Amino acid sequence: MRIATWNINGVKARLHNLLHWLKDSSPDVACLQEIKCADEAFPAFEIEALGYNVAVLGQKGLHGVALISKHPIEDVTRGLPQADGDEQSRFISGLIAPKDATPIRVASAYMPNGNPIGTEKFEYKLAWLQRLEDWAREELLREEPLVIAGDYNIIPEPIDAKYPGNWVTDALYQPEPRAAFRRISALGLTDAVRAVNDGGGLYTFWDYQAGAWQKNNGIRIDHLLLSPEAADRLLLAGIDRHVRTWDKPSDHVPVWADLA
DNA sequence: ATGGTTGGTAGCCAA
Repeated sequence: MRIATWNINGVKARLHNLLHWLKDSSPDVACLQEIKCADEAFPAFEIEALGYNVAVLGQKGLHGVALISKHPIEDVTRGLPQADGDEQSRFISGLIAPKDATPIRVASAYMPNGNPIGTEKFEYKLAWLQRLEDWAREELLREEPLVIAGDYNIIPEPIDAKYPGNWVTDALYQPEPRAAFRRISALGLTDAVRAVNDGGGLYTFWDYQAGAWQKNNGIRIDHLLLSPEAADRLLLAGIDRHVRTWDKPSDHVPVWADLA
Protein backbone atom coordinates (compact mmCIF):
# COMPACT_ATOMS: atom_id res chain seq x y z
CA MET A 1 0.00 0.00 0.00
CA ARG A 2 1.51 3.29 -1.14
CA ILE A 3 0.70 6.39 0.91
CA ALA A 4 1.87 9.69 -0.57
CA THR A 5 1.83 13.37 0.39
CA TRP A 6 2.06 16.37 -1.94
CA ASN A 7 1.78 20.09 -1.42
CA ILE A 8 0.21 20.79 -4.78
CA ASN A 9 0.18 24.62 -4.55
CA GLY A 10 -3.28 25.13 -6.04
CA VAL A 11 -5.24 22.09 -7.21
CA LYS A 12 -7.04 23.99 -9.95
CA ALA A 13 -3.76 25.19 -11.48
CA ARG A 14 -2.29 21.71 -11.02
CA LEU A 15 -5.16 19.42 -12.04
CA HIS A 16 -3.39 18.15 -15.15
CA ASN A 17 -0.24 17.36 -13.14
CA LEU A 18 -2.30 15.71 -10.39
CA LEU A 19 -4.20 13.42 -12.76
CA HIS A 20 -0.99 12.55 -14.59
CA TRP A 21 0.76 11.73 -11.32
CA LEU A 22 -2.16 9.64 -10.02
CA LYS A 23 -2.15 7.56 -13.22
CA ASP A 24 1.64 7.36 -13.29
CA SER A 25 2.44 6.67 -9.64
CA SER A 26 -0.91 5.12 -8.67
CA PRO A 27 -0.73 5.74 -4.91
CA ASP A 28 -3.35 3.98 -2.80
CA VAL A 29 -3.68 7.11 -0.70
CA ALA A 30 -2.64 10.67 -1.51
CA CYS A 31 -2.60 13.49 1.03
CA LEU A 32 -2.80 16.91 -0.60
CA GLN A 33 -2.00 20.30 0.90
CA GLU A 34 -2.51 23.87 -0.32
CA ILE A 35 -5.40 22.96 -2.58
CA LYS A 36 -6.37 26.67 -2.32
CA CYS A 37 -10.03 26.13 -3.08
CA ALA A 38 -13.35 25.72 -1.30
CA ASP A 39 -14.86 22.25 -0.86
CA GLU A 40 -17.30 22.75 -3.71
CA ALA A 41 -14.51 23.85 -6.09
CA PHE A 42 -12.40 20.73 -5.52
CA PRO A 43 -12.18 18.69 -8.77
CA ALA A 44 -13.64 15.55 -7.18
CA PHE A 45 -15.32 14.36 -10.38
CA GLU A 46 -12.06 14.06 -12.34
CA ILE A 47 -10.29 12.31 -9.45
CA GLU A 48 -13.17 9.92 -8.77
CA ALA A 49 -13.11 9.01 -12.47
CA LEU A 50 -9.69 7.44 -11.80
CA GLY A 51 -11.19 5.21 -9.11
CA TYR A 52 -10.47 7.33 -6.06
CA ASN A 53 -12.57 8.41 -3.11
CA VAL A 54 -12.16 11.97 -1.87
CA ALA A 55 -12.41 13.80 1.47
CA VAL A 56 -11.76 17.54 1.55
CA LEU A 57 -11.29 20.37 4.01
CA GLY A 58 -11.09 23.33 1.69
CA GLN A 59 -10.71 27.07 2.01
CA LYS A 60 -11.15 29.64 -0.70
CA GLY A 61 -7.83 30.90 -2.01
CA LEU A 62 -5.61 29.73 0.87
CA HIS A 63 -4.45 26.51 2.55
CA GLY A 64 -6.86 23.59 2.24
CA VAL A 65 -6.15 19.85 2.55
CA ALA A 66 -7.58 16.67 1.05
CA LEU A 67 -7.41 12.90 1.24
CA ILE A 68 -7.65 10.80 -1.92
CA SER A 69 -7.93 7.02 -1.58
CA LYS A 70 -8.58 3.96 -3.70
CA HIS A 71 -9.98 2.37 -0.54
CA PRO A 72 -13.00 3.61 1.40
CA ILE A 73 -12.34 6.62 3.66
CA GLU A 74 -14.19 6.23 6.97
CA ASP A 75 -14.49 8.29 10.14
CA VAL A 76 -13.17 11.56 8.67
CA THR A 77 -12.08 14.26 11.13
CA ARG A 78 -11.62 17.86 10.02
CA GLY A 79 -9.36 20.28 11.89
CA LEU A 80 -7.29 19.68 15.03
CA PRO A 81 -8.77 19.85 18.54
CA GLN A 82 -8.33 23.04 20.61
CA ALA A 83 -9.28 25.10 17.55
CA ASP A 84 -10.17 28.13 19.68
CA GLY A 85 -11.25 30.24 16.74
CA ASP A 86 -8.67 28.87 14.31
CA GLU A 87 -10.40 28.92 10.92
CA GLN A 88 -7.45 27.92 8.72
CA SER A 89 -8.03 24.64 6.88
CA ARG A 90 -4.89 22.68 7.63
CA PHE A 91 -5.78 19.21 8.86
CA ILE A 92 -7.94 16.28 7.80
CA SER A 93 -7.72 12.63 8.81
CA GLY A 94 -9.56 9.51 7.79
CA LEU A 95 -9.54 5.80 8.43
CA ILE A 96 -8.40 4.12 5.22
CA ALA A 97 -10.20 0.80 5.17
CA PRO A 98 -9.03 -1.72 2.54
CA LYS A 99 -11.42 -4.62 2.01
CA ASP A 100 -9.11 -7.36 3.27
CA ALA A 101 -6.47 -5.58 5.33
CA THR A 102 -5.97 -3.67 8.57
CA PRO A 103 -7.34 -0.12 8.48
CA ILE A 104 -4.81 2.72 8.69
CA ARG A 105 -5.55 6.21 9.96
CA VAL A 106 -3.98 8.74 7.60
CA ALA A 107 -3.75 12.48 8.24
CA SER A 108 -3.05 15.18 5.65
CA ALA A 109 -1.52 18.14 7.48
CA TYR A 110 -0.38 21.57 6.31
CA MET A 111 1.71 23.13 9.06
CA PRO A 112 1.87 26.93 9.15
CA ASN A 113 4.84 28.50 7.36
CA GLY A 114 5.49 30.87 10.27
CA ASN A 115 7.40 33.59 8.46
CA PRO A 116 8.49 36.12 9.37
CA ILE A 117 9.90 35.09 12.74
CA GLY A 118 9.10 37.36 15.67
CA THR A 119 5.50 37.84 14.54
CA GLU A 120 2.15 36.35 15.46
CA LYS A 121 2.55 34.06 12.44
CA PHE A 122 5.52 32.38 14.08
CA GLU A 123 3.62 32.06 17.36
CA TYR A 124 0.69 30.54 15.46
CA LYS A 125 3.06 27.98 13.94
CA LEU A 126 4.33 26.93 17.37
CA ALA A 127 0.83 26.76 18.82
CA TRP A 128 -0.37 24.69 15.87
CA LEU A 129 2.54 22.24 16.27
CA GLN A 130 1.67 21.88 19.96
CA ARG A 131 -1.91 21.00 19.02
CA LEU A 132 -0.62 18.42 16.52
CA GLU A 133 1.64 16.93 19.19
CA ASP A 134 -1.32 16.66 21.58
CA TRP A 135 -3.45 15.00 18.89
CA ALA A 136 -0.67 12.55 17.97
CA ARG A 137 -0.07 11.62 21.61
CA GLU A 138 -3.75 10.72 22.05
CA GLU A 139 -3.93 8.89 18.73
CA LEU A 140 -0.84 6.78 19.51
CA LEU A 141 -2.57 5.39 22.60
CA ARG A 142 -4.65 3.28 20.20
CA GLU A 143 -1.51 1.33 19.20
CA GLU A 144 -2.75 1.11 15.61
CA PRO A 145 -1.26 1.95 12.21
CA LEU A 146 -1.14 5.73 11.79
CA VAL A 147 0.51 7.97 9.19
CA ILE A 148 0.78 11.72 9.73
CA ALA A 149 1.72 13.03 6.30
CA GLY A 150 2.07 16.52 5.01
CA ASP A 151 3.98 19.74 4.51
CA TYR A 152 5.52 20.21 7.95
CA ASN A 153 7.23 23.46 6.92
CA ILE A 154 10.15 22.27 9.07
CA ILE A 155 13.71 21.47 7.96
CA PRO A 156 14.50 18.87 10.63
CA GLU A 157 18.32 18.75 10.34
CA PRO A 158 21.17 20.52 8.52
CA ILE A 159 21.40 17.64 6.02
CA ASP A 160 17.82 18.43 5.00
CA ALA A 161 18.93 21.62 3.22
CA LYS A 162 21.43 22.14 0.40
CA TYR A 163 22.56 25.36 2.10
CA PRO A 164 21.49 25.30 5.76
CA GLY A 165 23.10 28.69 6.28
CA ASN A 166 20.55 30.26 3.95
CA TRP A 167 17.76 29.31 6.35
CA VAL A 168 19.04 30.48 9.72
CA THR A 169 16.64 33.44 9.84
CA ASP A 170 13.74 31.49 8.29
CA ALA A 171 10.85 30.07 10.32
CA LEU A 172 11.35 26.67 8.65
CA TYR A 173 14.71 26.19 10.36
CA GLN A 174 14.27 27.84 13.78
CA PRO A 175 15.18 25.90 16.93
CA GLU A 176 11.58 25.97 18.24
CA PRO A 177 9.83 24.26 15.30
CA ARG A 178 12.75 21.85 14.95
CA ALA A 179 12.37 20.98 18.63
CA ALA A 180 8.64 20.51 18.05
CA PHE A 181 9.44 18.08 15.23
CA ARG A 182 11.77 16.16 17.54
CA ARG A 183 9.15 16.08 20.31
CA ILE A 184 6.52 14.73 17.91
CA SER A 185 8.99 12.16 16.58
CA ALA A 186 9.92 11.18 20.12
CA LEU A 187 6.32 10.17 20.79
CA GLY A 188 7.29 7.09 18.79
CA LEU A 189 6.87 8.19 15.20
CA THR A 190 9.26 7.22 12.40
CA ASP A 191 10.28 9.60 9.58
CA ALA A 192 9.72 7.21 6.65
CA VAL A 193 12.17 8.73 4.14
CA ARG A 194 14.88 9.15 6.78
CA ALA A 195 14.35 5.56 7.95
CA VAL A 196 15.26 4.16 4.54
CA ASN A 197 18.02 6.69 3.71
CA ASP A 198 20.11 8.43 6.36
CA GLY A 199 22.08 10.52 3.88
CA GLY A 200 21.72 14.08 2.70
CA GLY A 201 20.62 15.51 -0.62
CA LEU A 202 17.01 14.43 -0.25
CA TYR A 203 14.78 17.40 -0.97
CA THR A 204 11.04 17.85 -1.45
CA PHE A 205 10.83 21.61 -2.14
CA TRP A 206 12.70 23.97 -4.42
CA ASP A 207 11.75 27.65 -4.52
CA TYR A 208 10.44 28.98 -7.81
CA GLN A 209 12.88 31.88 -7.49
CA ALA A 210 16.53 32.37 -8.35
CA GLY A 211 16.89 29.07 -10.23
CA ALA A 212 16.64 26.99 -7.07
CA TRP A 213 15.60 23.85 -8.95
CA GLN A 214 18.34 24.19 -11.56
CA LYS A 215 20.91 24.54 -8.76
CA ASN A 216 19.28 21.78 -6.69
CA ASN A 217 18.97 24.35 -3.91
CA GLY A 218 16.30 22.36 -2.10
CA ILE A 219 15.01 21.52 1.35
CA ARG A 220 13.24 18.50 2.84
CA ILE A 221 10.07 19.75 4.54
CA ASP A 222 7.40 17.24 3.45
CA HIS A 223 7.34 14.19 5.68
CA LEU A 224 5.45 10.99 6.50
CA LEU A 225 5.61 10.10 10.18
CA LEU A 226 4.63 6.52 11.00
CA SER A 227 3.35 5.02 14.23
CA PRO A 228 5.22 1.89 15.40
CA GLU A 229 2.45 -0.30 13.99
CA ALA A 230 2.82 1.41 10.59
CA ALA A 231 6.64 1.53 10.75
CA ASP A 232 6.71 -2.25 11.31
CA ARG A 233 5.19 -2.54 7.83
CA LEU A 234 7.49 -0.03 6.09
CA LEU A 235 8.97 -1.50 2.88
CA LEU A 236 10.30 1.54 1.05
CA ALA A 237 9.96 5.30 0.90
CA GLY A 238 10.90 7.84 -1.70
CA ILE A 239 10.52 11.21 -3.36
CA ASP A 240 9.01 11.71 -6.82
CA ARG A 241 11.63 14.26 -7.89
CA HIS A 242 10.79 13.91 -11.58
CA VAL A 243 7.45 15.64 -11.03
CA ARG A 244 9.39 18.91 -10.58
CA THR A 245 10.49 18.69 -14.24
CA TRP A 246 6.92 18.68 -15.55
CA ASP A 247 5.31 21.72 -17.12
CA LYS A 248 3.88 24.16 -14.54
CA PRO A 249 5.13 22.21 -11.51
CA SER A 250 4.31 22.77 -7.87
CA ASP A 251 7.28 24.00 -5.84
CA HIS A 252 6.90 20.75 -3.81
CA VAL A 253 7.08 17.17 -5.12
CA PRO A 254 5.25 14.07 -3.88
CA VAL A 255 6.79 11.98 -1.09
CA TRP A 256 5.63 8.41 -0.44
CA ALA A 257 5.95 5.36 1.76
CA ASP A 258 5.11 1.77 0.82
CA LEU A 259 3.63 -0.30 3.63
CA ALA A 260 3.21 -4.08 3.52
C1' DA B 1 21.97 43.37 0.16
C1' DT B 2 18.71 42.51 -3.14
C1' DG B 3 15.90 40.13 -6.30
C1' DG B 4 14.16 36.35 -7.98
C1' DT B 5 8.52 33.28 -9.16
C1' DT B 6 3.96 31.46 -8.71
C1' DG B 7 -1.23 31.11 -7.44
C1' DG B 8 -5.39 33.33 -6.21
C1' DT B 9 -8.06 37.12 -5.85
C1' DA B 10 -8.71 41.54 -6.89
C1' DG B 11 -5.46 45.88 -6.83
C1' DC B 12 -1.46 43.01 -3.22
C1' DC B 13 -0.82 38.79 0.00
C1' DA B 14 1.12 34.25 1.02
C1' DA B 15 4.53 31.31 0.03
